[in-house]
Amino acid sequence: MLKVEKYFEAIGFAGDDLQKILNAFKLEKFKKNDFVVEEGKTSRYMGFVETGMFQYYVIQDGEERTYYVSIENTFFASVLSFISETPSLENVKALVDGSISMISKTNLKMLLNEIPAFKDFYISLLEVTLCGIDASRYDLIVLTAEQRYEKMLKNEPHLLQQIPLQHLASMLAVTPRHLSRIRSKIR
Amino acid sequence: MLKVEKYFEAIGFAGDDLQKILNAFKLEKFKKNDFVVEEGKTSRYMGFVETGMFQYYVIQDGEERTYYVSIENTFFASVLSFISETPSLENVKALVDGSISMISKTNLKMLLNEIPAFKDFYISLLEVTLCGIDASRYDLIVLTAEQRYEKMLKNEPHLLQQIPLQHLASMLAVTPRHLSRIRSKIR
DNA sequence: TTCATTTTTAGACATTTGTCTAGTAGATTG
DNA sequence: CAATCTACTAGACAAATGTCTAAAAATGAA
Repeated sequence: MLKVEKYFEAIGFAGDDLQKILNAFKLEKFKKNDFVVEEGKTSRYMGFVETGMFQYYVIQDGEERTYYVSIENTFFASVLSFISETPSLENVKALVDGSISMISKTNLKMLLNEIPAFKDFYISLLEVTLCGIDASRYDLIVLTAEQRYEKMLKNEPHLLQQIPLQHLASMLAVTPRHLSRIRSKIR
Repeated sequence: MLKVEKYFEAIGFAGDDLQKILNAFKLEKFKKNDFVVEEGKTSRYMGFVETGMFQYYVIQDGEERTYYVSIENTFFASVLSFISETPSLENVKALVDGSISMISKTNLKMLLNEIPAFKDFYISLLEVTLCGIDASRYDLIVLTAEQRYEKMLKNEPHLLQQIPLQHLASMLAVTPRHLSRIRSKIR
């Protein structure tokens, strides 16, 4: 059973509505380093991560600058591109083998029109996402790199176990060299 | 005529619906330095800025760290507090005399339930806000302070004319001292 | 206008963070 | 197993940014 199904069941969808929702999603598999979204191309899908981890990044001066990682049981989207239907500024690729239940913008709109409760779900998804990004932006302005690292250590320990430190470093807006310093200081 | 009325007219509301929407808002006036939201108190209102500018900030080590400024003709909200109904982490205060058309969360819910098109408006407000915050977060991670300043110079010149540099500095996540350096370098 | 207050700039120095480089340890592959 | 690759750490130095302070410039009030 797909995780996306469990998710929609858990928030109260059932019967025909649930079936219609699940039909709108299509499972897609990715090998490590496969691209989900490529810079410059408009991303017409969002999705629900079934397995694996997906790294959002841009290439700058030849280096990857990661600024987000999607993990299992969360929604995935290249927000700006998907919502505003403009070419993506970022790449998204699989950090390990994984799979995403993908839904096209067309299907999303269809569900929004046909299932009233789906609109409420979408509103709350947007609200939760908004809070998350807002909090993260707040941290970037208000906290030091060391405080951000400690917060990640406390709130998202799974990231530290699974994601290469070099990627976490750019999520914290520091270099790998500096993250190493922060870690040795805390130890 | 209030700007909030023009706004809702412009996006296609009219007649009874428009009237119901406008009745849900209540104009509130603020003197310079008045608080709209206080840290620690749950913010149960969002609003539409009619006049003035409103600064979002936290106090840290005795200093104000600004991370956003709302201006005329845009929506205002202490996002996290309003959406999740938790005590606000931030203060919002009037930078100059101004006014906001305020709507309570209760009234917002009422409009969402009673006017189908209002739900679509709210979805698109959330989407636009999400894109804005996402882009801003992207900039904080990917751009240097100097690049962020130049972008502000280009995209939001009104801020530079109206908002004290000390506040812009913290929005750019640098000290006033450093912003001064950036400015003198560009000159 | 004059005085007081706030805002902005900038010098001098300290601290933080980045760059470049190299080395080690662990994983992966043939 | 050896060979290679990748991730992580860290030294040495450079650049960016912060702290503290003072003075000039702009703003507001009497």
